[in-house]
Amino acid sequence: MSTARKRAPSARSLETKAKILDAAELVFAERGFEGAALRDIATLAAVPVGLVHHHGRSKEELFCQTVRRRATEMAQIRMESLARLKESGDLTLYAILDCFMRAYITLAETEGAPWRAYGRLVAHVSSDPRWKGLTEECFDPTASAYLDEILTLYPDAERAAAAAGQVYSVSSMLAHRNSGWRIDALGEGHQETELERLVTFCAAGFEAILNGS
Amino acid sequence: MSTARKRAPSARSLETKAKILDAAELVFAERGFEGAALRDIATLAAVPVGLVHHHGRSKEELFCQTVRRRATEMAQIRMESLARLKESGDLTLYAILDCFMRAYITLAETEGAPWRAYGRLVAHVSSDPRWKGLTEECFDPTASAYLDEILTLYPDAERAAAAAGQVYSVSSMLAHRNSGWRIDALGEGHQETELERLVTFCAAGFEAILNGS
DNA sequence: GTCTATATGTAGATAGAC
DNA sequence: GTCTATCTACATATAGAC
Repeated sequence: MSTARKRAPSARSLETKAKILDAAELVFAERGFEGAALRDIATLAAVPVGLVHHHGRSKEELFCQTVRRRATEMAQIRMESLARLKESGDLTLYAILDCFMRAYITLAETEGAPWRAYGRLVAHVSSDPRWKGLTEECFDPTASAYLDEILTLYPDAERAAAAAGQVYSVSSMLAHRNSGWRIDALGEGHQETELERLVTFCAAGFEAILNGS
Repeated sequence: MSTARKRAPSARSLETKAKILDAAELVFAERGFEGAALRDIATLAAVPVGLVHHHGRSKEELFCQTVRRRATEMAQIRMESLARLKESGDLTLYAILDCFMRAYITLAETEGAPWRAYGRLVAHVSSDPRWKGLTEECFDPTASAYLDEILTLYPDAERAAAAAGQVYSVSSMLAHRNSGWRIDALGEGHQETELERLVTFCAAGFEAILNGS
């Protein structure tokens, strides 16, 4: 068939492609899809512009690939965390949300720029209906798995209520990572924004709407 | 002085400027700052491109003016609502958050496109540090006033904790308005996303972190 | 204030040599 | 796969007639 893959790419090629994706995620995260220029990505990756087109196929494709690469890894980590939590038997709403959030926040706080950029990338993706397809592909499976677990704990709750709680929680988590400057400005001080506080907020809010539905 | 204002603009001029701002808020909301083209704004407003430059001075200035126009009105409404609430004497955390959120959600649900666009505009502004100055000017005074009221109810709470709650709450409110498609997708159904549910979530979460701090 | 014409820069994409 | 050169389109901004 004509759909057969070409022969495996060389090590050099893979390395170049990785460099391009590394640069792309920083630039896309910083400036958004429209604001990012392929030329800046090429410069940061220290490759000619042509190569960015060659590996990315198009700006839109490159953006999707960039998100997909991290999202795949993130989803895997989150599913493993959830599996471990289920084995531990400590299934509470707080524990499930903590599991979901800690998986990312830990990476962002310890693994440096790439994962910090990913948070902003996700914020761009999930605030623009343009990326609806990408969202469904990258985020929905994991979100649904966690949602199911929560609904098991609250069998009388409506799924729609839980879905709202999930979306509010994720947006709070993104604000926690991406809008620390807002919290500092309003709070008149600098703080290690604590993960516990975020999870406490979301768990209490979540429980309130699950019981009330 | 050379800072003296020129003579008052004609009625025609004010009308044109309003048309331009009306168009600008829709285009900026839809496509973000970078993605919006002054040409599209001009087309939508049915004026030549040159006029957009004349009234806006620059793309960045035009963006700020667009946000400022609605933000000023929003801030006034929110401050009046808060004053009325204080007179009523029914000062609870839930009532304060309901007051803050209902002020906007009502406009978005009853006043059509412009106020719905404003929600997305605010999301763009508060997710990009580039607009830090604009944020401080347009949103911080109102946010602080509500924050003070909440801290009066919880005198032992840290201001930093309340600031975090405020930021989480606002981001949840923006998600409520702007990411309804996400809630629908995860909830597998269409719903009148209810304001009560949002306020319940935020009030419960807020209280949990205020008591715990 | 209004509008036309144009200046200037830069974007994404492509063709083709190596 | 890699890289250079170039095509085409459209962006913001300005100068100047009305």
